[in-house]
Amino acid sequence: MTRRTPPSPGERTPGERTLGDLLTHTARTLRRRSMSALEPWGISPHEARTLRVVGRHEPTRLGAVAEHLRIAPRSVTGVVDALEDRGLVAREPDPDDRRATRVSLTPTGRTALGELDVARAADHEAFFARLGERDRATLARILGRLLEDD
Amino acid sequence: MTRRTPPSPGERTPGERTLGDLLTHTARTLRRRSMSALEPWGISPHEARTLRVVGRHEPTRLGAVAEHLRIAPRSVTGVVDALEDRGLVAREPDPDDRRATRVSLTPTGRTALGELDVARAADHEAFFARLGERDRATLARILGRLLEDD
DNA sequence: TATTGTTATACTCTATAACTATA
DNA sequence: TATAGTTATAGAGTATAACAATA
Repeated sequence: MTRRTPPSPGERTPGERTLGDLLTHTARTLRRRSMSALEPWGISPHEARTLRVVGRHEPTRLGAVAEHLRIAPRSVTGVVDALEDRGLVAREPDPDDRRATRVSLTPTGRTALGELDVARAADHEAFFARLGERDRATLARILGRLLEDD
Repeated sequence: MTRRTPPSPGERTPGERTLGDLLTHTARTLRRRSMSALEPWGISPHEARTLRVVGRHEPTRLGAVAEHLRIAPRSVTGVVDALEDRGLVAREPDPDDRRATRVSLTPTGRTALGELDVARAADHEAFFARLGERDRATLARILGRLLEDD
């Protein structure tokens, strides 16, 4: 039987959409916004995210980047390649383990990261503006909860 | 409001992650879960979502499906093709407008949708379980707010 | 002229598996 | 044997632009 339960106070979601749909659509809307916001730099949201992770942990192993981004090692190769092609990050051999590779920001990458952070902050500000401080904090708490034992 | 400090570039949320990162990661986690949950049916989350939209509005024009899913018309063609190939939906000419095409569920599609709804409900229940009724409602409210004038 | 949907094309993000070079 | 990263390959999801048929 199709789900046609009358709107119960706790469960009703606006627009006949499930929590999952809402989450999916919100994330996609954000991604689209970010793509536009990042257009001047010719960089994708995923690449920008990776640049931030590298900047926060440099010099860092590729495997560590994968963990921070929660993506497969294979996927790191691609995005780091893209960033390296643009001269934003550089690979170097890990002195402690010759199997491993470390990545760091280049001077260009550091400059770009600074600019991107400003742009991202502005864009997030615009997107999350309507929420107000309190709802933002609540949203962060709830999402953090959902990711807890990731 | 006394709180006027603007979120500085690089605003951080718990775990060194921005609200945007949290949203992105949560949505991706859910998508991965859904992919696994839907595996027995050989159907993707996107396809399942489309099937639900069709089921809720059938018979409905392809353009309307695009609006409900908030995707480009071009993208509807692909996903409806996939569903039609599996015999879950059927295209038919719109009697009122010969440019338009309508889609409806097939009997097979209707059965599948019922099963999928149960599976989805179970999976969402598992994913959102740790939140509790109140946080779920709050999350729905906040996300709904972010999508408001979409 | 405007709208409906399709074809053609391409980009972003992600995964698994097999391989290499180390450890 | 196990780990770090790569190559090879694949698939999901989305977009723009040009077009044909119809309004």
